[in-house]
Amino acid sequence: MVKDRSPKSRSNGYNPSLVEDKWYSFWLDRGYFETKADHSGKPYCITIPPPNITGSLHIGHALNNTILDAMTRWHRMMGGNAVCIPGTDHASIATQNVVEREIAKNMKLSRHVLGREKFLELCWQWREEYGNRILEQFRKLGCSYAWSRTRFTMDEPYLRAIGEEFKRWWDGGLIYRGARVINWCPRCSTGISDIEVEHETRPGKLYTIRYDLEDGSGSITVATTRPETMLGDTAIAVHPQDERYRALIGRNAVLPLVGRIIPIVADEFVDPEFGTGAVKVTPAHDLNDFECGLRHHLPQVVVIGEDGRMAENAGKRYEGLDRFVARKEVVKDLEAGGNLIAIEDYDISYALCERCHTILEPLLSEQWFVRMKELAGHAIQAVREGRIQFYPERYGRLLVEWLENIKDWCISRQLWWGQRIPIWYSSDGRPTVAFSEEEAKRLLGDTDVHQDQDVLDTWFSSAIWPQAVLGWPEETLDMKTWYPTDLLSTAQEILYLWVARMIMTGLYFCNEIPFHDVYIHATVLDEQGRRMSKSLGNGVDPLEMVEKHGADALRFSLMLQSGKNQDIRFSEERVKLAAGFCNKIWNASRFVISHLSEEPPQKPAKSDLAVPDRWILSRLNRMLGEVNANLTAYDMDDAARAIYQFIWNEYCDWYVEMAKPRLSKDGADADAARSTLYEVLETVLRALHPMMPFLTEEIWQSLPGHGETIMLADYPKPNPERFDAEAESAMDYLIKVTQAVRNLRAEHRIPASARPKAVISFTTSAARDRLLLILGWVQYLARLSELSEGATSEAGRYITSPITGCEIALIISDGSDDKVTTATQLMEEALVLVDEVERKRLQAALAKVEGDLERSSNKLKNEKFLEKAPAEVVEKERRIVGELTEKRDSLVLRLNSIAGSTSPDKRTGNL
RNA sequence: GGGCGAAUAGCUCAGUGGGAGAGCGCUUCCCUUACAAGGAAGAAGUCGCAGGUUCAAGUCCUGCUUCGCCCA
Repeated sequence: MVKDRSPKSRSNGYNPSLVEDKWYSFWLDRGYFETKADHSGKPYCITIPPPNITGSLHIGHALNNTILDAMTRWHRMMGGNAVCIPGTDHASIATQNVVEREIAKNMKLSRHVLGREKFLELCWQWREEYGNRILEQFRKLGCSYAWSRTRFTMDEPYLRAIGEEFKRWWDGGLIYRGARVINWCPRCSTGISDIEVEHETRPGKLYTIRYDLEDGSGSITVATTRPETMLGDTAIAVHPQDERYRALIGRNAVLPLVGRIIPIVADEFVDPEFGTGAVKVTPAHDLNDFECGLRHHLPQVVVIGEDGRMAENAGKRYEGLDRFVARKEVVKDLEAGGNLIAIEDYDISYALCERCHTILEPLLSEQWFVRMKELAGHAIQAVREGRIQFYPERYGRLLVEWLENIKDWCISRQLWWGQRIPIWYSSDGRPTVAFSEEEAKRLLGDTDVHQDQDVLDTWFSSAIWPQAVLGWPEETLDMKTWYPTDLLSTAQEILYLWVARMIMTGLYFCNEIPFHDVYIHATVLDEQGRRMSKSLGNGVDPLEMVEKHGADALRFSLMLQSGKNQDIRFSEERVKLAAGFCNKIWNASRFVISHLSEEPPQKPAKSDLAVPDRWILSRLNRMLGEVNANLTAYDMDDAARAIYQFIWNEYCDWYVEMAKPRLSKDGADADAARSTLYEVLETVLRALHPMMPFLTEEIWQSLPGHGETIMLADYPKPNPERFDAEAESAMDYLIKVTQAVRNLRAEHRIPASARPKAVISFTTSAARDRLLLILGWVQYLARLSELSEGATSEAGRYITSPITGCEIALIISDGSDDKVTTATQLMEEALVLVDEVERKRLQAALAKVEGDLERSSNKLKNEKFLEKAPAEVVEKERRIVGELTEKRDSLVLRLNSIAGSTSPDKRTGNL
């Protein structure tokens, strides 16, 4: 027969691209995503991490926003006044980089030539054009966000909030200006904060340099990876306990190439193990050296400028050279002067700019800072007291450790795009906070005022995100209703950068934590376990996944993988798996719907429910219990798995199959099956909706008697009245027996079309009672022509399988005339083969049973086990031994009977 | 350098103290009218290594190895 591969037979698959946009527009048009603070219902609020306006959707966004949307939809369905507020972040440095590149390319201009005002105009233009791209992409994922509330960190109300933030911290004495060594990016021409720095180890060189003592009595050698900075050295430091150098402390050395006289100081920051144990100290170009310099009141000599070239203080010989060119020159000159002792290979840990990967220059510079100690203290307290819960828990501990060692926060950036620091100076340099030139003049009592050139760190604005999007600093109804918000979900590396700061601002400005729960999702890596990056080109485009497999499949596969681990290895195979699941649900639904009329089926009387009905309803409600508990604990993977297994392995594999013969008849039993098929499907769709919004809406809307939208239907809760231990026990047993028969059939290669007779005999009355409730089903599920209860030994020629509590035998021939009665049409020789297969099979089974039996009986022989193990464990072990013994005896008996029934010469020619 | 995570079937991963699991892949059989993007059955694991705790360890403790992430 020619296999039918025509489109007709394959047109039954689920096609997400035909339904997703339709339902998204439907939801949007009906305003289901929006709500108001004064609506009844328990308030539930999420503010999404605002994506960078230069960004486009990556797989990490997809994961996080799937989680956020699922939680929002779940709470909305539970009747909560749930809102998820979206928005975008202006991303100073990233946006400025993008626009600068663009004007360099299109206009061949630098921003400096263009001027600040014109440049900002172009930034705004860029933002208007591209800034909401990523939010559009969230819609493709199905995110049910309150778009009318969308915020941008530079829109008017937000700027006011940031001004308030700055003013209150200024008034509270938390903002100060100071000279510090900061991370300077020569390419971006700005300082950046510690947490925008990337570290990378690369091979480099370690140079050993000799500095002669001033009095000519000897020398001291130091090791450095950056010889060019020696031009800015103002001391040499050794460890105070280091015997080798004790005599030199307090004496002076001569700086080679420069001739400056510098002291040898003792400082505990020196690691005696590193290099020679003596280090050069360059306070203007190294953070440790800077702090050492403060302790010893050393001069700070800046020898590298903001452009990464050697500065005036480096001397005429080097001024204007790039820092890496200068390194070569300095080394050459040191060598010529005989001061270079050695060059060795050495792995150097470089600090790189997160944005452009330029090697950062630690540079002494005037910056604005926020004092962190007090703010961090309150945050630590809030986390320690459990007022904020972390999922997974370990991140709370990590955050506290970080907060305990926090440094002051450098908030000024030498950029143009961003919120300009609201500090104004009088002509004699006195600063004040003001929000207009007029205000500044009034406050400073001066007519000649000017504003600080710098802008604020982007994180300064996002630090107030949860309260600012709710209307703070106004005392809005939104604030009263939804603050503190409920969930903040983000990536691991954002924990310090953002989460910590939101907690600090929330506590300081609102006197209250900003959110109850923090969920840190796993980092999505590629299939080889590498971080996805543009340079590696190993990123996965979520929109491509949506196009190929559907948003529901992508969402569900991400949920399935979102465990408590730190990372996820993303593979498209898993999205395919989820797409297969969508298809399974789709087809099961088609089957169910095809058996329904226009009206939803009437609920049957309880007495009309058959055991399979009672079983699936019991399993459904237990599953719902699990799913609700899992979602509460943010165990989204467990929730997804529970639904997957229920639908596929219980509802589809067993319940739907068993419903088929019932539906072919009329009457109360068919009605019960129809009604149960419907009830379970309708319920499970609601349970699944937060994870798979589109598919569930599409199917739900085609069920008879459906409501307005599944989005606003009740989220199903477990009903303990449906729990039915008796039905579960009977079904479990039925499944076991059925599988045993199917196994027999497969191993003996009995064709699928054959319908052998079978005999079952019970070894315990409990087992009999258990299975008798649904014994008839074995015949249907295992494709038997007849199933009777009786002694297998009287059944003629048969093959058999012992199961706990019973033994079931398939009749191969009726025994009277050796005539084969099954469709296998076995001949005499074939019967011998049957015995051979049977013997092998039974022997393998016996070996396993004997192994298990030995292990279990050894346990029971162990007195300590009997003494110390809990009674129920011992009891269980006894039961196991009983069952195994029974199985073993049955197997032995059966093996002996085969041996007796077949004469050796018939079996093989050799014997 | 500090911290954290992972190591279980060929691959990707569940499994937090009591008879080793799933999906994919593989083997055999099946187009039986919801689904071949499917169904049935099967093979496949000294649970990274070494100690320890316990009546009992994939699971808890210690050390080690390898890979990775975050932070410096």
